[in-house]
Amino acid sequence: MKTGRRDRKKQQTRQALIEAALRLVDERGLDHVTVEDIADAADVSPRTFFNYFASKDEAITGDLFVEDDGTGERLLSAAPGVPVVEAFLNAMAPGLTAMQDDRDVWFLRMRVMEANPSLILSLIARSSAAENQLVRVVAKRLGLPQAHPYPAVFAAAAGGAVRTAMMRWPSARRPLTDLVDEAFSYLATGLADPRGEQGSPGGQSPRDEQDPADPINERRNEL
Amino acid sequence: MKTGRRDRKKQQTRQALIEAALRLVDERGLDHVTVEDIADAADVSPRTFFNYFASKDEAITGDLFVEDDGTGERLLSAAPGVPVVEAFLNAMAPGLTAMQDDRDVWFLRMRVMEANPSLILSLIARSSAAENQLVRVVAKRLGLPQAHPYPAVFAAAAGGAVRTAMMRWPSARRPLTDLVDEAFSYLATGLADPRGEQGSPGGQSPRDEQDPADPINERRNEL
DNA sequence: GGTCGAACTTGCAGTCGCTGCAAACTTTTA
DNA sequence: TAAAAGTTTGCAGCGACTGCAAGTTCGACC
Repeated sequence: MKTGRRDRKKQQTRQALIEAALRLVDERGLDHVTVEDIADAADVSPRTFFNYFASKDEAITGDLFVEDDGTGERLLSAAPGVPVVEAFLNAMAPGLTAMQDDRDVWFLRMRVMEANPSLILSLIARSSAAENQLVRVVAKRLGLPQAHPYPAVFAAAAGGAVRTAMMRWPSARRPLTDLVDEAFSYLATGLADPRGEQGSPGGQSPRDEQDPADPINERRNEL
Repeated sequence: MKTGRRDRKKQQTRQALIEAALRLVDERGLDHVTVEDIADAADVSPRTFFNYFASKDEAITGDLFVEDDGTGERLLSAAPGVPVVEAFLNAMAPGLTAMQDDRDVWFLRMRVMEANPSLILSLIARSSAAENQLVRVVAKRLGLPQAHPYPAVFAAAAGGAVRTAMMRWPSARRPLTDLVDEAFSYLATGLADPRGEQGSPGGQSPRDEQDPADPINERRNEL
């Protein structure tokens, strides 16, 4: 359905804008890059930039799986017996592997965000839009009323877990899905003390984070 | 230490700005109120507004217990045996009751935010600053390395739970602490299905949300 | 192939959030 | 009462973002 030259050009422009934005902000820092700079680098008018993105930040933080990428549908269509948490993890899997495939761009993104904390806030704000959708979907799946607190808590916690995994991703040198699973394991045990002194250790034990410059541990680069 | 006339006037101006902002935005909607409007209503120059708040949103979303209000210290100084979740709830209690006392302002705030969703995003972004502090404090209390994922997941989930409780507060007509406890009960059970079909129901069972216009249930107004 | 309409780009003009600076003013301190 | 320290204000300016209307490109249909 999207095979015309027009759509191809649109996709190219979009890509060019994203890349220009990431590159420039990486080089100079967020507040030393104007929208005009980005537009120039992508060879379009500044006005056009705003036809693609609602804000400067949006071009940088990316779409993640914020928009409807089918996660909601998959969650709803999971077999009835499957618990919500599990169903959610499964529903998210395709999105996560998509991110894995785009690993280089995402790592750059994360680096840029680390260096410009206001972008992290933008990301959080954006993902909260996705969480709203999740609230509705979870409520629907469980047949709970819209005002029931569970779906909201679920979405907030799940969103937080995913975000946490994302932030750790570049330095953890492990597949994103691993990190997400680990984050959820803490939720699964009711946020019990991870040192196992008193909690009920049902999840896998967390491997210690390795030093970013650690030369040992050759699991790197497998993802 | 803050008893001079100068500090009293500052406090007054701040209050005036907050009230003006809330009132005007409540009346007209966020994008039909400029900073100049707010400053005029509080009878100060627009430039002065920005001496008090870093952004227009900040005057509206409020300080919540974002800034250091002692929560961190209380969490750290809790008895060593106390589990983190419990210690956190205890540490937060004073802040929550402070909000209860300011109930009218907070309800207005929540109404204004509901009506102007971008403000919710601002609130989320702001509270994530508080979550960062929480990450550090939790890591310190548990003696975990900074890079360990548990504190981050904890902070994200806890922050989400608190936020959820806050959003429900105006319509739930129950004390805020109740709502926070309830939200945390879902976390405590590892986000198990709240219908009890398969989860391990350790927490109190959730009372159903009541209709906002429900004339029954006379627990209202006790808080 | 030519023509029409839809989609996309662009410039323009304007509003508003927000900042740095320096001058005026007010409160505190000595 | 004079100096010091803190606060308010105006001004000038940058840059994000928007609506509008004109121009351009592309696709579809005859």
